[in-house]
Amino acid sequence: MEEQILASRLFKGISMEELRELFKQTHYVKKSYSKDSIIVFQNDRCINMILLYKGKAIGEKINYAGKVIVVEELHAPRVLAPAILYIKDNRYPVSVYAVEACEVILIPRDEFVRILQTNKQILFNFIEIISEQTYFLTKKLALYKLSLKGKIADFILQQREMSGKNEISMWSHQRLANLFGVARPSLSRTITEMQQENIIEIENKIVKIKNLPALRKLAE
Amino acid sequence: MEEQILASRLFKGISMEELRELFKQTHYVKKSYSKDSIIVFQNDRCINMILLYKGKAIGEKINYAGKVIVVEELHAPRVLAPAILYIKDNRYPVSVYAVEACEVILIPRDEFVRILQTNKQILFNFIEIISEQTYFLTKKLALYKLSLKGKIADFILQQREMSGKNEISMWSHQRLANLFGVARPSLSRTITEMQQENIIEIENKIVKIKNLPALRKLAE
DNA sequence: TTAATTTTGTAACATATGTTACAAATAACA
DNA sequence: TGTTATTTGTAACATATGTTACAAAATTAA
Repeated sequence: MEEQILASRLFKGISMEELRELFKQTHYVKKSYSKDSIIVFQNDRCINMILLYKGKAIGEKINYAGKVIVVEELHAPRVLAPAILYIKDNRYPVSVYAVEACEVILIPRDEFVRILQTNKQILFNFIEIISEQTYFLTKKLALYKLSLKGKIADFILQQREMSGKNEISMWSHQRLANLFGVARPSLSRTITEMQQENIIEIENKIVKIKNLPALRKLAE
Repeated sequence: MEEQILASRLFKGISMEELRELFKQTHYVKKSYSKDSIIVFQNDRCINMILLYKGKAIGEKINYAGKVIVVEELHAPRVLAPAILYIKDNRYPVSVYAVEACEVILIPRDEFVRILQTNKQILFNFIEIISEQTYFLTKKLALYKLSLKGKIADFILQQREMSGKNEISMWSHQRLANLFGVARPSLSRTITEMQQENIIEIENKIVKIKNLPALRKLAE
């Protein structure tokens, strides 16, 4: 258990001794959930820092029609809903459901504040986790505003930056369409258009950038 | 100056004495910016907690075509980019530009960590500010996925919940269209459709809900 | 190598939203 | 009250993306 906890982002940089010391001084609860049980209920108030340190769960939302929508996958080790812990409207936006046997640690949020104040590293980690969510969401939101061509352009430019090469290996259309949340034929059509406009060229799953300024403009 | 600082969310719940004591023990820099000067540059690294305590500024983004896009308005008192302060890629996503004379306080982030550890209230406030950004962005993202009818339905349901009444006073189409980021005639058309479908009825700027389940289904 | 499976391109049509333009209705004001 | 400015409804058309269907091409398995 302790190794798994130390592997989490929240406890990154903490030594085993520190962790043990910390846990000695902290009221916490360990809980196990069997497969298919519910770990937190949508709309319940979040008053505990919950660290899923073993197992896999999914976040599900139930809409008015009673239909269940899977929102995200949660793999251990990870903190559930860190951004909900210290806000006024602290109700879980989703239910979390164990898809395999799960184990969690609950620390009451007042207790957890004490930890944050005592331990600089954990404070850092916690702030970083929430901050990166904000960062990630901001990026995602910016992407949403782009047209499909813009999303494709952004993807290609990002791949280019990461690999440092001008030629990017292409994902399957299906995978990309999923990533962008669009229909596969729409993606195919749009890629074809971008080739006709001589912005890119694809051969053997390799993308060649033919008109970098145009690509940048599309990605805003 | 101290009153303005105390009016900020970051220092909410702090007394004047506490603030003075805190500032005595902290290295900070006070800076003034004249109208039209730039407070932070896009892509610069963020290593200071910056509190704008007087004035008004805007966040601007410069795209590849060199065109400037206004991203958000920043009214004092407010912390600039709190979510950028403690993440790896800590570059400002926007430039911040003073639209009137501005005054800010800069606290180096290592110094600021010490404050967070010393003062529970400020720690709470800071975490709350970041967390609410996450929360707000998550909601915004969920809204984005809705169709225009869905956005209208969501708006009406939210107004209903806030007022507790079944009859909601309507905003102007222009204002709503801006809120949703759609064209005004599109909004008008869609509202007309919803009336034809007998989901809502609008008379004298008052919305009456005729079919609540349908409305809820639209808002997911 | 052949057969089976998966991926891709494309056409035809459907739907949602944007754009422009203008007239009708309403509100604000002199 | 009449005049002006603003808001609303609506039509006609443009564009982006979704949906369905199917054949061609590529990949994988036998």
